[in-house]
Amino acid sequence: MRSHASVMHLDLDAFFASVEQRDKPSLRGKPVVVGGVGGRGVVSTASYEARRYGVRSAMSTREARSRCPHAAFLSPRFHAYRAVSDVVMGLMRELSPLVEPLSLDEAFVDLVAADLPDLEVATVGAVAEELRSRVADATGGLTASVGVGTSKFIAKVASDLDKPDGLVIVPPGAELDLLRPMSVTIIPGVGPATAERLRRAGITTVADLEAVSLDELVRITGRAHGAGLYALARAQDDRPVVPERETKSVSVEGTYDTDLTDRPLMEQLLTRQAGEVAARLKKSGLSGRTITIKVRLHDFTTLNRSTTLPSPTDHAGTIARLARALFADLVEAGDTSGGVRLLGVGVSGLADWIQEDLFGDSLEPEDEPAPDLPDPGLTRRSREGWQPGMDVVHRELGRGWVWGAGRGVVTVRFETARTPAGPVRSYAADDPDLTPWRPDGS
DNA sequence: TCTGGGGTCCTAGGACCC
DNA sequence: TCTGGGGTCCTAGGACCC
Repeated sequence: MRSHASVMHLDLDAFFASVEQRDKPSLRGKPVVVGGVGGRGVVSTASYEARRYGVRSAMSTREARSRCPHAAFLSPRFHAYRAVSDVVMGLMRELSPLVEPLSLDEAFVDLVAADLPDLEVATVGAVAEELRSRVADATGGLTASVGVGTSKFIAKVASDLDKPDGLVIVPPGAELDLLRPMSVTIIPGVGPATAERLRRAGITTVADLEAVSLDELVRITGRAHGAGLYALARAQDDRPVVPERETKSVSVEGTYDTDLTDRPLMEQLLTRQAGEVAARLKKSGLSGRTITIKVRLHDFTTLNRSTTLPSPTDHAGTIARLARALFADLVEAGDTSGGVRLLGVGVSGLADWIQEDLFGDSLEPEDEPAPDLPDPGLTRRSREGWQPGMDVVHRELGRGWVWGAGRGVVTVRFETARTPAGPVRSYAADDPDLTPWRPDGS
């Protein structure tokens, strides 16, 4: 905890809905609900007019419609929100280089890195009001709620105290008086499950939490969580404002209006999602080793299956093939027989380099249909361009595909084994028995 | 016809290595 | 014949956040 209130948290009020009302004057003053409009959609943001009818974020759109049938129900327009967000983040960066966005509509600003005469409450208060006013000017009237305190935790709690269009500064030393009467759910990381466990232990307020020993908290909530709660209950929070964070995973998923049972269709959907993931990886210059599929069944049971390659990939064909193989395992185990409501594909274990960089020249055509048809004009040197997913033929063992490649070694899985977990064989990258497979048999 | 989509972090168990 | 630890990687599931 700092000696001055120098961490600011800014939160744009009812952000998606406010942008819609700004862009469509006929919606101003009326209930607006932004979210999924399909049969299984949920609410992303409700305008304050809609909240009066009990419409909330994360509520099913079906329920929102029944609570507020006359609201305007809109699909999100992310490009518009991103543009507004960029403007607001830019205004904060003019204040301080240390800006940590949490989402399109929220960020922390470290005022220690701002060019201010001092960090007294009056000074940071004036700065915060100035920022709020600039946000409104630059965005066509959007309002922001701002909190300032001695830590991220306090700043975030403060920004929530006077929503919408509010400013709350918690002076140094006032933190515990503020927190103690509040529900434990004010603490980031305390969701429904943790709150229920704490409640069963008789802990409902921050004051209750403060009275519990570290050992007891660890027993109730686990090691990492317990330590975090113990500190936050005492307003101890030294987390820095971090402007850049590394992406850890990239994923695409979709929930379908009716449960799916048609396997070829599901494979097609996974293949398409793999292509979207690959495109996003490439756009970011990323590649990853672990491919994960997510399958949510008709009863909302969620299954994840993953497999890890020896080297990273950003190839649509490779990701798709592995996703389908993982899915095949679930289908063959009978897990999907009751129908599937959601399918997803993700890549994690990201590296900020791609396979091509390791070997110099790449043989792969830029992308789809990718691994199935490598350039026929291979030279010995360029054969180090083996890519995971590429089809190959071994002189004796027949057709297989490249599981991993790197450091002069290529690992091959043969067609007889269908699941990614099965055995593979490794060869020197220039092993003459191994050649790329071509559909004409040449 | 309750329950999105994009993420992050944690836990626990097993494999494997030293 | 009994029986270590620690560390790392991988997989699966779950909680949580906006």
